[in-house]
Amino acid sequence: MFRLASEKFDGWILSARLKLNLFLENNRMTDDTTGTKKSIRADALRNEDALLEAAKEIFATSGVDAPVREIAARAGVGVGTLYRRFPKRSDLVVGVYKREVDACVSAATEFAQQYGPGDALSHWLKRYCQFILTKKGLAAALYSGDPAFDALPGYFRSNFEPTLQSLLKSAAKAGEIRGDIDAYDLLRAIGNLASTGGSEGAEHTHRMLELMIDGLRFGAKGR
Amino acid sequence: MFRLASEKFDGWILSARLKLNLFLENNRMTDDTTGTKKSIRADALRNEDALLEAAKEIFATSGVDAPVREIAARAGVGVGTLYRRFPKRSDLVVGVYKREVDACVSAATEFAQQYGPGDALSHWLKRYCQFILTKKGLAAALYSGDPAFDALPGYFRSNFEPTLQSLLKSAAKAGEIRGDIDAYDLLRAIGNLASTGGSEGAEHTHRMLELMIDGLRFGAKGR
DNA sequence: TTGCTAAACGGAACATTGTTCCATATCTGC
DNA sequence: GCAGATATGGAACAATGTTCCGTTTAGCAA
Repeated sequence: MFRLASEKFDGWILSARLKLNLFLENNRMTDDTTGTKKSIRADALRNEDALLEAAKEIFATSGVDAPVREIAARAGVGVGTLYRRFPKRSDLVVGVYKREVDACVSAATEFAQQYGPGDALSHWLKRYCQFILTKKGLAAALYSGDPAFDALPGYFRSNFEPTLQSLLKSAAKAGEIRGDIDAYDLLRAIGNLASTGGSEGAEHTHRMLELMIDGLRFGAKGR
Repeated sequence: MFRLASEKFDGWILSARLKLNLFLENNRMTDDTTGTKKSIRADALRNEDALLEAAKEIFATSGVDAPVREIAARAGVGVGTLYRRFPKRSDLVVGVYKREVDACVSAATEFAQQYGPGDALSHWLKRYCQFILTKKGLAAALYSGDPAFDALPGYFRSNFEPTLQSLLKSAAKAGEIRGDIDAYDLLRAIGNLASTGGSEGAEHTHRMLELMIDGLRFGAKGR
């Protein structure tokens, strides 16, 4: 009841991440008893992709409890197809979030190539903030007690922390921001910022984020 | 996402408590346009009580998402009756939790009369712990984003903190425990203890609680 | 006690959503 | 192009939420 969210977030264990990765990777292949690998059909792969995309959009607007039919319909497939690939709702949820985490993480690389260290950091923080803002019902899922979600907080941290760490380091080395900021602290802070308030709070959140970014710049070596 | 539960817990505002109390008190009476008060029918009152009792038991075993029919059946009433009195599920949840908080708080008075200050404290902490342990799904409800639950954390704190404060003070004055313990800290600590682990964790939680109680006693002035 | 009336009741009926199953359609390797 | 394996869609069933209304009952006055 009074448990801290950070407990879940902190409770990362290596095995959890490995399990998650293995589960998701194995989804691409099916190995029969002989040990050989057969690639799954192309249409099946397309549908899986469409489902994840549809679920992402619907989760963002209606939360993770949105009707299964709605997701299947938006993906343009039948409910049977959805159930074959994602037997439990949690499978879909995990799939969607992993996908979005990956997208957010890879955006960091793009930004790093496209902008200077300071701007890359700034852009990525906004991108990360966007990610959090669309996570309606994620907190509730994390607290649902369903063990299926146990691996998620660890997956988030183990992906986001190194990413931000790297951006911070580059920006600090370039003298664009101060160098005494901990990546995990910052991730948590933004998470806290973004999870208060509803839809009208999005703007407020972005203003506060700007403020934080300015705060990072203020203590830079360069000035 | 990374928001602390303590935020909700800390977010107590007087008005929230007042609103909740008014809502619950008004439930007993209906005043018509003339300003006079009419008491509600006795059977209606009985049924409301039966519903809250049934819901309490079922929430504890099946969580707050248990089927409405099941609750109505255990209370021995039709679903229509349930819906008339508690139009939304959150109304039931709030009603049940308020009731249990009240019961837990009034147990403190009993213990204080029945035992010496130190034992009264010890008994009450175990009672409180029991309360937390039966709160399956409460955390999830708190994080569901439903504003109907906004008042709950405040209600908890504004009732439990003074209660424990008083018990601590008495026990400290009697020299049975140390005097530097903050009630809120202790409530949170027990909450954290009790919310990790499932059913098999209940025993573990109680052992850890005993340890804490011994810790309170260790620094007593008297020894 | 009896009769009247408003309040309350119960549960059938309807609505929504989750889940299963299989006849049909599609893909892949040859 | 063919055959077999694979995947599909959506009807059908199940579980649950919600509404509605004919019936019952408590409270009250005579």
